[in-house]
Amino acid sequence: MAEKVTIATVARHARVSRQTVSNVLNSPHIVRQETRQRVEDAINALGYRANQAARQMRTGRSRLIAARIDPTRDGINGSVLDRFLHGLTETADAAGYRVLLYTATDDDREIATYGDLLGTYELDAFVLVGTKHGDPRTEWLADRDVPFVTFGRPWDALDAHPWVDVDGAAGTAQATRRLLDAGHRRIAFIGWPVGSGVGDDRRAGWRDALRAAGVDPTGLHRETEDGIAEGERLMHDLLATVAPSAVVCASDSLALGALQAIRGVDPPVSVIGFDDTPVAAAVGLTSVSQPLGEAAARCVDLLTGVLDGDHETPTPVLLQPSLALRHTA
Amino acid sequence: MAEKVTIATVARHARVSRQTVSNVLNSPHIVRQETRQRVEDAINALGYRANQAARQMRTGRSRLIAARIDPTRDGINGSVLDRFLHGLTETADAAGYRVLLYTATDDDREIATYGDLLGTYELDAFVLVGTKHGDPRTEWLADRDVPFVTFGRPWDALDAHPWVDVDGAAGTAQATRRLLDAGHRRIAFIGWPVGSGVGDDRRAGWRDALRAAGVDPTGLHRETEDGIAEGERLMHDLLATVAPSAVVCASDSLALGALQAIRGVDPPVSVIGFDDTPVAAAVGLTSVSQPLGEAAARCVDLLTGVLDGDHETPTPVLLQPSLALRHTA
DNA sequence: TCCAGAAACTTGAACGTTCCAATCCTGCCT
DNA sequence: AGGCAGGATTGGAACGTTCAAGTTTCTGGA
Repeated sequence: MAEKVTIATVARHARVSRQTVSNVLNSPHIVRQETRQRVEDAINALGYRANQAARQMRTGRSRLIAARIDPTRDGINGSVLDRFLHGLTETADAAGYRVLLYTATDDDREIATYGDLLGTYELDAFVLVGTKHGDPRTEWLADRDVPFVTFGRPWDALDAHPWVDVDGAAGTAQATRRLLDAGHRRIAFIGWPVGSGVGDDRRAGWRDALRAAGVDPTGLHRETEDGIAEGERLMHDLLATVAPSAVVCASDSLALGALQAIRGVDPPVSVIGFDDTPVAAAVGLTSVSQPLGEAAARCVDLLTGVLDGDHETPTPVLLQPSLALRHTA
Repeated sequence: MAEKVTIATVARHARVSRQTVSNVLNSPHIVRQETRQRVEDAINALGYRANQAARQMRTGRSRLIAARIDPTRDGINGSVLDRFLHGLTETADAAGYRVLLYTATDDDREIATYGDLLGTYELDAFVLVGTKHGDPRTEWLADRDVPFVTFGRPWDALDAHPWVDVDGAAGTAQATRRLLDAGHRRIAFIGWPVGSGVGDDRRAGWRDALRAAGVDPTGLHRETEDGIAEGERLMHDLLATVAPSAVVCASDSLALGALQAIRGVDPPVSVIGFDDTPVAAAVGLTSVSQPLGEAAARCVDLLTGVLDGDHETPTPVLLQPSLALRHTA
């Protein structure tokens, strides 16, 4: 039975003290080159790995980051979270952190979970995906000086915390310009009800791009809750009223509905969705693609910046989306 | 500045020793009712939470379970993992465990990650999703007596470890019987190449259901790699050769391809997919639905069984899928 | 009333690491 | 040669918990 390899084992093997081994690990520069080499050899020979629990007891840092996994909402847009989490895990790993999952059914429970995770596991930071107007979660975390980032900018201008987001307006603007370039003039927009930050942002991109091209957007947009059926309904409405030759949608779900509504219409109506979900790839829907891996990486960057010393408040990051061109536009 | 609340704080407050507090937490039955009440009151009053790192140092148990998050493969079937992970997080939480994510690009790296996670974080167990023929990962874990479960039965009969799986054959059989009941006789099958355990299993369910109904399945099946384009290609082939009136597919991707191939065919060909992905729900595809939440829950059950005492090898679990009826069949 | 035995509770010690303060070198200056 | 500064290294203590082995308190039977 192999003895457990601790820092003491390494120390004995390299004929130095425990503290010197610890120094090789944490502040290599203060150890003489020759000694350091000897210790590193011992570490490799013995396959030593620093015990995180013991380390945590002294330092109070767990090198753990919490991220929430949702109960897959309507589904289509769910895979966004999936890809984001993967990116998070990958980048965090490279930075020496690990990702811990949690779920919650409402804000109160989520906050209770924060308390539990912080108290029991001493989590270092939280990553929140999507925040809403007057979010109690960010407030709770900020009040307690718990490091966190949000993927999604804060829609209340009130409190400024580190965030990473994708420029949705730039995405819909790009989509709209592509349609304009293709000769379209009557370009409609199907989006979410006014008041949702993300929805307003995406609509603004479409509107501004039209205006910049000298096209009046009045009457060309419709709003609804997300969903395929809703997208189909509103597209029928648009066809019957303003007869657009193209449409930009705030989500792939809406776009998919629109696609069903225009089946058989001639000349074909161009459709562009948002999020570049697997479904879009599957049905050949052109869609605005968010750089999710990049977004996750920047989240980790911001957090490690805060955690590993940098005392300055980190700068928010706004990433540019791209257009995944397929055959619907 | 509030002092950190430790077991000693609680002990002082309840006028008992540290150990008694510890006993209230871990073996309440050996503490006198009145004392226990006093301690519990103190715990609540102070908002005490046991520090996991310290606990781990003594017990060697981290109450952490590792699960892998994949770089979202083709996409459509990706959301299966998503839902499974959510279920895992939820059930693990209820059992007092937390889920830690990791990624890896190949088996060697994955095994290296196991070593790291075990050495550094002292993980309690692993959950593997999908194992292949002669999987080096299960072997490595078994050799070191690391507790683990696989979601997906072991296809090598060799070593028996705890597993949870969904009875794919039962799913395709159920789908096939539904089509038979609807009067279909020429029911085709589009699946994966022979040799993939999961694929063979799903094909067997279709074949056996046909035979049981006195229908000869010969010539009615096609095999290919997963993917929409492939599904479309093979469906065209089937239409041109055996002209089936219905088809059962091994995945929603294949089924989606089949749907595209039959567009306009009259009378309409019935299609049933597998996995009940968001895409299936979106396009109204009838599909075999795996009880993913249940599967995750049973994985946790098996693990906690092994971890919390039960010395008997736990029984594998085979769950029954159901049919999500929509309008393609 | 006393005592044995069980139940209830307490007290050091230990888990593996890092912090802190102290000691030991080494080379340089006088 | 002696003293000294500064780098390199060391040993004790502490983080918060549970284990193991104690000590005290209670219970009931003679």
